Amino acid sequence: MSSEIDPERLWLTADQPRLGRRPRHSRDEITAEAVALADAEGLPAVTMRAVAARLGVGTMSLYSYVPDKDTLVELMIDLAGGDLPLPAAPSGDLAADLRGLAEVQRALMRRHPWLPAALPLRRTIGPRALTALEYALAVLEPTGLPGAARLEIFSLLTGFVASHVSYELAQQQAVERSTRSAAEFGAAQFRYLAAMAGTGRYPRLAGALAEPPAPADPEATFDRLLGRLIEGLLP
Amino acid sequence: MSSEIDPERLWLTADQPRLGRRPRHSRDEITAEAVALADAEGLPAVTMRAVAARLGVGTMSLYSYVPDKDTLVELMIDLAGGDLPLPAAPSGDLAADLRGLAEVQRALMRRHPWLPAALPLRRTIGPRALTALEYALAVLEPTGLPGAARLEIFSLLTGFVASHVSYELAQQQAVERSTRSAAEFGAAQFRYLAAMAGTGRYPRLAGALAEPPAPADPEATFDRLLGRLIEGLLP
DNA sequence: TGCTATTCCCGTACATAGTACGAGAATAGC
DNA sequence: GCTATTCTCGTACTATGTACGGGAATAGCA
Repeated sequence: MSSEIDPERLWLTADQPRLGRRPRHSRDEITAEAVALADAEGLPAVTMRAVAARLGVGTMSLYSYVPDKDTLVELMIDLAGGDLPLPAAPSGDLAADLRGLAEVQRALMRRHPWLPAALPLRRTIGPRALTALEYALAVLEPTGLPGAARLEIFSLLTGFVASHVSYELAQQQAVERSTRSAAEFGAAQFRYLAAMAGTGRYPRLAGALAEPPAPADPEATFDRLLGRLIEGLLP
Repeated sequence: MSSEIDPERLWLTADQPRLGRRPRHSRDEITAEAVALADAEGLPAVTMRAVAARLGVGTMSLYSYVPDKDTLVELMIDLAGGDLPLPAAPSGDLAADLRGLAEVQRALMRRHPWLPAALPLRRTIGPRALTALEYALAVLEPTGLPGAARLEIFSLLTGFVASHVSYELAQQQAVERSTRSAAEFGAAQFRYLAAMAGTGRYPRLAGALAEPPAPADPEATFDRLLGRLIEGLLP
């Protein structure tokens, strides 16, 4: 855990062994199982033992495919996070292409709810993520911006999507929990905020809480903010 | 670990005990020590044993101040993340105030490098963070936007800062490491990217890498992107 | 001045996590 | 078949979070 990660050894080594016992699984298969587990039960549920159990193999068998757990997480981020259904080439409509990219990223992160929180942990960029980056660079080519600037825009866009999906999911979970039981987390959080507002130290917060609850259409909110962001980012 | 967190019990309980043995420390003192440790050695270095050792107390003594480690992390996020030197009241210049807020947040996150990655883990909003939120709501009051919309803008701004600081720190660390030893991480990452570019599957990436390395003034880059973002977000 | 209830202190011990080690099983090439 | 090589995985060690419980300190009261 918390070890060093060598991008060259991770991504550049072709699997060459033609000798010895044949492996019963593959690195991708193990990574996919870990991703499925994270999707179902969250990232903390991804333990070496749990992944091995799902595959029906001994725990230590995983270590012939993956050097350690940190690396497995790195692989998960690339496998899940790079699974973007992107068009072969940009349409040429800059704003529309960027919007499309963000929409696809949002769908992806909603499918893998652990991803937004995991992204800041990433220590290197895998080949699948590079494919997405390559597409973004192509989309941004008409801007004439230098590579570094285009890269920053992509990074910012991804950060925005991650941040927004985090927010959406938190809202959603609060509702789910409070549905399950009245005295649950969502309600407790609300009672807490109401109590804080009642102290008088947070008058604007009190005001915001007193407003009629907004319709809260996450789709529309995302589209609106995304549009603003794109307008602002492009010269 | 990975337990439930009750915001009411966490933030609303005034420390009432006037009876029994007098505590030798305080919740804030323990949290501050944990923050100092995270600043120096990263969030994974924050273990209950390590924090206790720094305070010169037994490990289990911490549990009279904090119910569990997840809660301690929650406290750390509020203590470190809420330590924003904000003006008493907004100046009235909307764009300038937002920019100032973001600058202060950036300084804060550079001071606590573990914070950007920890923010998505936050499960409730502590009183110090509420103070920052209150300030942001005040700044955004002239927009006339409803509370929910103002909240989203603040969330987006914070996400942007976190994302950008993550990026800055990654760059910076790569440089530091490659200075320490030529065959170190930074160089390995670069060799890896160069190799990927060499495959021909990432032509734009190859082009970006071939460009002369930009001056890379993080300060200026942040200011420029921030300006664009603010322009885009305000009606 | 004790007595008692309450609170803090923390050594011990257990459960769970990652993973080093090494013996055994399977397989390709000779 | 023989051998080198690779995969498989039981055992065991370390690090971590934390339950438990006995003892120490303290405030209020008799």
